[in-house]
Amino acid sequence: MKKRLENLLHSAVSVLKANGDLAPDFDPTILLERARDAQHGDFATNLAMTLAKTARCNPRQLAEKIVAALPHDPVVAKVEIAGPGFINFFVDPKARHRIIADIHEAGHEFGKSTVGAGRKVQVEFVSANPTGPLHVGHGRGAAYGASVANLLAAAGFEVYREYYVNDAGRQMDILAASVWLRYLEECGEVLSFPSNGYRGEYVRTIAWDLHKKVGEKFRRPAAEVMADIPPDEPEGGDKEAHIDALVARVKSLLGPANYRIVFDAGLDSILDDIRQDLEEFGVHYDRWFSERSLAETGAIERALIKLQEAGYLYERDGATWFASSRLGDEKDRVVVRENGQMTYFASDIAYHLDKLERGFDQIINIWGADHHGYIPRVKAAIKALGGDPERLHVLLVQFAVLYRGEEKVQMSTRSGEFVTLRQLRNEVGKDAARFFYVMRKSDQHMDFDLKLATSRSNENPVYYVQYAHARICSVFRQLDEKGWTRDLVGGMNHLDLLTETHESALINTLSRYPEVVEQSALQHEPHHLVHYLRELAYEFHTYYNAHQFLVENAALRNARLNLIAAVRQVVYNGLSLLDVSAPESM
RNA sequence: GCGCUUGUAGCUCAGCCGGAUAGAGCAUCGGCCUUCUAAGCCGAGGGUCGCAGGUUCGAGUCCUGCCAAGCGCGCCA
Repeated sequence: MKKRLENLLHSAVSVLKANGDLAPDFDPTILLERARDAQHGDFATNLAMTLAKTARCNPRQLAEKIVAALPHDPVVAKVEIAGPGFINFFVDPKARHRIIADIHEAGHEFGKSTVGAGRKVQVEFVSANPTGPLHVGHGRGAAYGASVANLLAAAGFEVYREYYVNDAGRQMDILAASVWLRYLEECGEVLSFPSNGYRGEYVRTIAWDLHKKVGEKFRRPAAEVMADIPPDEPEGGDKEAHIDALVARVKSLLGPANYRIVFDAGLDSILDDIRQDLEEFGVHYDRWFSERSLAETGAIERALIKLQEAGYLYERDGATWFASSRLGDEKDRVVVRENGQMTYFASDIAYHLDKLERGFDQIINIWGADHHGYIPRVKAAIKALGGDPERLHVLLVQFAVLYRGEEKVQMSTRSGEFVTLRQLRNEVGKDAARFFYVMRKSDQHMDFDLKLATSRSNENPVYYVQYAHARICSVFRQLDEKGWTRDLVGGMNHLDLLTETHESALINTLSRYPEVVEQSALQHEPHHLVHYLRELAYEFHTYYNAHQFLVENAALRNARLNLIAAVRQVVYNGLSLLDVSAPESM
């Protein structure tokens, strides 16, 4: 409908050009908006006002010329010029009612579009280090990323969902060391656990499992483990030096093969937990991309060679640097450290080279907002590798600030003091958590009050939307109980009986759904869909209270049933995009 | 100090590419269940859109400055 009216305006502009009212080479962008006020019709455009200056004529006169030049179309009931020069369109009721049949015919497909034109887009999200369970901060990225991916798929993109597994690097070594130290405790050794180690209970569980599996095979005397290790922070030392020395000690005492077993015990256990956690959260991936594989297949070296060949690498102070400052970054970045180790950034360059080579039209990275300083260097890397940095879209997610009532909850993965995503799901449920997370714009700070979300979950707005769905299902159950049968065709033939204000409003809102999906997808902003669903639910509830659906008049009854069936379908489709269930009864 | 982001009702937040009288939820107050589920509906109060300039037919929206908050500025990840 919107596109149809836009086309009418385009032809009107062509007519004005031919008449000499507008410069022939001038190509205006036509903006047609939904009217905010029913008095202003269904759609409005400010075209006359934006063109007034170039056309050297006052907006209202120009508006009259545009209206006069509009081709006739039966869907347009009336066109009005209002205010300073708005052109308001009133759509013919019959044409408006058509949406109900459209929704019925399209079913689950209603709202999908082809704007994406099958372009390949990769969405990488969550990608939390597998050093512990996901916490509520990751939950927001998971909910947001999954919803954006769903929306893009609905908008006709070919979507690849990917999780980048940071299964290499110092943090993972610290995890392995933590597992081993807990294992030694399990064996009966007495030692002080490093302040910078992973102290969470899950590490003990992993150690316990490991002990059960391998027995005392990896046991070494505590004295041997701790010999000549620099003191930890509580003893007046440096906690980083302490933990690094411990990691080195673990590696030397166990040897590469056994170290890998301990390392993998931690990695596999945590990664399995994360996978299951996300599955239960309705978040599915096409691929789990291993960082370690980049080193093992030589992909990192290959990426560095490409940078070298492009002339962007140099040596300084014993390290290898990437000259990212020549490509928009504020300073150059180390890719190979003085000690020969690759930095995290080196892996990331290789990963993005891989993404480029896989031929994605769009690469979407969803990161925590604290990583925003990282964007210029990744864009620089893409440029240096010969890719187009415009293809990379980094979407930032602010971590939710947790509160218990008035009290702010401090979180730290290392200390093990955090609320996990699993706890949140258990307490508020998947649906409420998914909905709550994407209610707000992702790059905004969000206050997440656990007390409110857990103890008073009935107030969560997700129930409001779900209730609309359940109520409609209930109406159809009542229909059966009354012994009536729904007459679909008869209802469609009598849609003109839907003349109540509530009905017009609902029909109008239903017709907006495809636009909302498209906008939410292209702007990567699922919260628009959430707001839309709340509005649709509101309009249904208020209609429900104002009018009876199961009336004696069969024509009216079936018309209304078709309307609410359409509402049910759209609520269902919208919630599906958020991976929120649409219950048939509550 | 520099960079990025944000500042809208008591609280949490929307506000489309600059458009018509700035919205919602929660909270507060007052109503509505013998009638399709009251997890609902109807109504009321509540605003210097951080502050000050600028751009123009028109600014919550764009620009500049200031104030405030968050994040980032490692051979960490």
